[in-house]
Amino acid sequence: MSFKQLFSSKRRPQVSCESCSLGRLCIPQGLSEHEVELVSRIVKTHRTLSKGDHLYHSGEWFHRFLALKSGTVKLVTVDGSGNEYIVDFVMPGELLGFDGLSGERYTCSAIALETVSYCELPPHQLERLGREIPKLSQILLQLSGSQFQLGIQRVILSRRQADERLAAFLAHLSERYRTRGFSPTEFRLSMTRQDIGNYLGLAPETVSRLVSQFEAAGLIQVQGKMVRILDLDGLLRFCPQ
Amino acid sequence: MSFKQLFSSKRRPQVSCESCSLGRLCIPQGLSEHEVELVSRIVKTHRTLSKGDHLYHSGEWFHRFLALKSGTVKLVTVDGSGNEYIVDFVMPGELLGFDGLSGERYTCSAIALETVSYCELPPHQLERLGREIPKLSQILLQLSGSQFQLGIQRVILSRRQADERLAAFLAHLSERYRTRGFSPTEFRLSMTRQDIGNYLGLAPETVSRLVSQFEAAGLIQVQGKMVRILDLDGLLRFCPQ
DNA sequence: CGGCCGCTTGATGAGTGTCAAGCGCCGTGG
DNA sequence: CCACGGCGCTTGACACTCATCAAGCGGCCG
Repeated sequence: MSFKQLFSSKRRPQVSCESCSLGRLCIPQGLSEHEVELVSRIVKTHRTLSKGDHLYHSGEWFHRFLALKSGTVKLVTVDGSGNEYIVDFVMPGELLGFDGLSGERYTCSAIALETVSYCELPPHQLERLGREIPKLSQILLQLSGSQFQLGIQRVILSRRQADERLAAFLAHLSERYRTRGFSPTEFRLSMTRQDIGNYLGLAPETVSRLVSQFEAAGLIQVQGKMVRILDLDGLLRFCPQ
Repeated sequence: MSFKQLFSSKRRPQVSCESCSLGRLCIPQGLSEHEVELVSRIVKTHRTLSKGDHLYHSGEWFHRFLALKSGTVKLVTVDGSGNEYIVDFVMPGELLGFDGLSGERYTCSAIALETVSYCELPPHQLERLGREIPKLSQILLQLSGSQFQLGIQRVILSRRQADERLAAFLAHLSERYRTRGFSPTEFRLSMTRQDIGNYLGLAPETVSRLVSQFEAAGLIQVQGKMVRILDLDGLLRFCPQ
């Protein structure tokens, strides 16, 4: 641990969930003020990492949940042949670590796509606190259930045509930015075309072609990583459901 | 409720988890005898349904977990256009209802593929009991985490070639029958080729062709729904990882 | 300013979906 | 018990989507 980190943890011995703007997305949703304070006490100092850094590694012992405060993270798993599979992109207010829940170790690596900051939640203390705050166990179970829902959405998506997948991906991103108070029509893609392709089960070339195609159709406007959505309804018309 | 069911629930006011042969697969894993008894008390009379019956419907209120005792169930979700997507096949000892966890309603329908019997677990009582038995909350969270793992496995599978997918599917089935004390080399497929195709993201024709291909290669032997695995290692050589 | 990596666009082919037709098994009803 | 009907399964022919290979461009970071 660097001197700077020591210093910082001395000045900020605990993170305040009460003042965190992401409360309603993160764990505190539905907890009373007092309960949030109790949770706040077991949250470890929040850290910062740079693009490309690992928040945790696949195979490492599952020893913490992470609550993302800023930046974007990709969740990657690797098969025996070394092929990488992007399982999810994680945005501020969302929890990381569910891939460690079923066994003793993480099955994915969490990698920062840009500078990220996050809080740490030790599962054992969370569990212990859950006995005092039943609602907390419930929230945790519910969040875990949402991960299952995401899996179902992926199943549906993986059966659709390439253009529908990309449209749904962009619409989903837009929606997530909106709920976080950012512009839903203009944002930066923090992942590469290859990452998008990997996530959607498409070759990066296909993603590139479709982006150009959407642009030609007047649905979006693209300059490198910046995206402007011109016709969200048009995009949504592509999407399943 | 029929007279027969009334009668049966009188003779068997509660199901005994203690005597259930699936204990080590189901919830009781890792609980003490006394704890299992407490769980046993909130388990509702176990029911029986026939092929094609719904254990629960998509959109229905999430009011119970189900523990499958015998038979096979398919978990199906439907998109806005009416397309069906098989999310999972559930085997004895496994829990159903995780798709209701994140919201208030089930997002899938659970449909019996053959005669099934199952137990019912009210989530509220399970939750309440979780305060007395912390280990129970932990197990539930862990089981929910396993669902996430299954999702990851599906992601990996969906990126592989058709033959690898089918090989992995058969090998997985074999493994699951083995852990349940059935023959891992000879079993009946309780789902149609169409169901398998839907689950694997393949056309039923493709499944049929691959089955024939595997048979020609001497890996399996098939007669309608009955499968005999002749060369499990050969099948596993197809599988990712 | 230079090099590298990521992005774009084109040409081609493989894998698998789709359409079509025939078979056979199973359950039903006469 | 047998005949019939239907549905699920199999196999073939063809089309189409998308991956792959290849080459050139451009932006970002060192």
